[in-house]
Amino acid sequence: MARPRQFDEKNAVTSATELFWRRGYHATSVRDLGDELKLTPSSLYRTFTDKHTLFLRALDHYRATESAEARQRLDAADHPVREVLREWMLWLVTCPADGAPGRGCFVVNTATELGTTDEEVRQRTEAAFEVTRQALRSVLAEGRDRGELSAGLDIDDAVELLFTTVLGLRVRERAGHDIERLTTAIDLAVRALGPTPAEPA
Amino acid sequence: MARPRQFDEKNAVTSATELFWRRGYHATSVRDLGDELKLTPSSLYRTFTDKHTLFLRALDHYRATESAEARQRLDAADHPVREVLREWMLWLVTCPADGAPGRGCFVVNTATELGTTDEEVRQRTEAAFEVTRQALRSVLAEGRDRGELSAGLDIDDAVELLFTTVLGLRVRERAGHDIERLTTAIDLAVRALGPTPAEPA
DNA sequence: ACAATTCGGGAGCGATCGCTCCCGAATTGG
DNA sequence: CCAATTCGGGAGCGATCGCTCCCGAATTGT
Repeated sequence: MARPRQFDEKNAVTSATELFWRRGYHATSVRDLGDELKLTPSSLYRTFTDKHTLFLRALDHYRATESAEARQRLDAADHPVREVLREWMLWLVTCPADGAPGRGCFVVNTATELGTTDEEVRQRTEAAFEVTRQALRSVLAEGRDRGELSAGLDIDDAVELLFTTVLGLRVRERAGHDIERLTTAIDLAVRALGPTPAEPA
Repeated sequence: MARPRQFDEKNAVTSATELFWRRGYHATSVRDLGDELKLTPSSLYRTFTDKHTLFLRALDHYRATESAEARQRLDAADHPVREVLREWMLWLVTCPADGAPGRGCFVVNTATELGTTDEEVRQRTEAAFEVTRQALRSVLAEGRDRGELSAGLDIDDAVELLFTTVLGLRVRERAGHDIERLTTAIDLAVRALGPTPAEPA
């Protein structure tokens, strides 16, 4: 029973996410955010409490959009596991480059900038990491069940390697490394899953 | 022909490096540095010009000490390649944990925090990366020449995978991930180099 | 002894930081 | 219509930012 907002809160969070994503937490000032979101300080603080809370909202928004899309792209595919993984990792290192190369992954950037000092942030980055690992795990399990991977392959082990590789790829995209070199790393990581088992007669 | 410094410039750079390493560039204030290095602002600016220049000095110091030690540990060893690589990567994820866990790698932290925005910083992080890749390359070449690696293995390709894995490991150490999981990733990365060639008769 | 020079220390510069408060305007339910 | 409530906008809070300047003290070559 009062005056409604004149701005879209979701759009604001989206803009804030992009800003935090590119510049990081400490390098992004509240005034920068205000300019980008076209919000006066009073509206910003009334809506989002403070900078830190807005940052958490941005992290949650990123997980709900970018991270969620990554998980979907990995789950949905019903092609051979190796192809799926290869295409997926290639997408990981090219998707942030669309229009804004060198952004890397917001979660990775945040994890390295803030480390484990901020517990609320740590929980979110860790949850995002766990989602990725779980997605890798299910895709590998599916591949093993379809006979595309050796039955002797320890899936949890393979997840650790692939996940670690993904983090490395994200850092390298942020650092502006050539896509060709990243592709090389991706191909070799996929090949590390071992040979395709021979078809039983 | 004037009064000499009463502080050790090298010690100051070392302290500055540790501070920048743990907190990052933007989260470290000149006053924090002054307190840690026991330097008044005037001495600090007279000696190091400004914060940005001191940061570059810190990066150079890190490369000359930590990065150089990493390169040495990889070069010097004359054990089997796989063992060398495994022990080396294990050291990479445990060495920063000595007394100060969760520091990760100063170069990686810097690369992700500042991206490619700061050209002077970018050149230094890229140079550090290239040193690591070169060290990996020579170790792999040595292993191949000793017949420990398949002659069919493309060394440049393997370097890309190992290097990417190393960056991922550094991120995960910073994020506080268990050493056991990192060890798993390391073992699988080494195994990705392929089987040891059969001894020719 | 003597200038010359750089030192450590501290006050404090303008700018920006995260954030608060107050305002008149707008939109609500009764 | 009216009180209630929240809005957008802007001034400005105290604190801290990166940095500068000035000082007397200390160490130099001559």
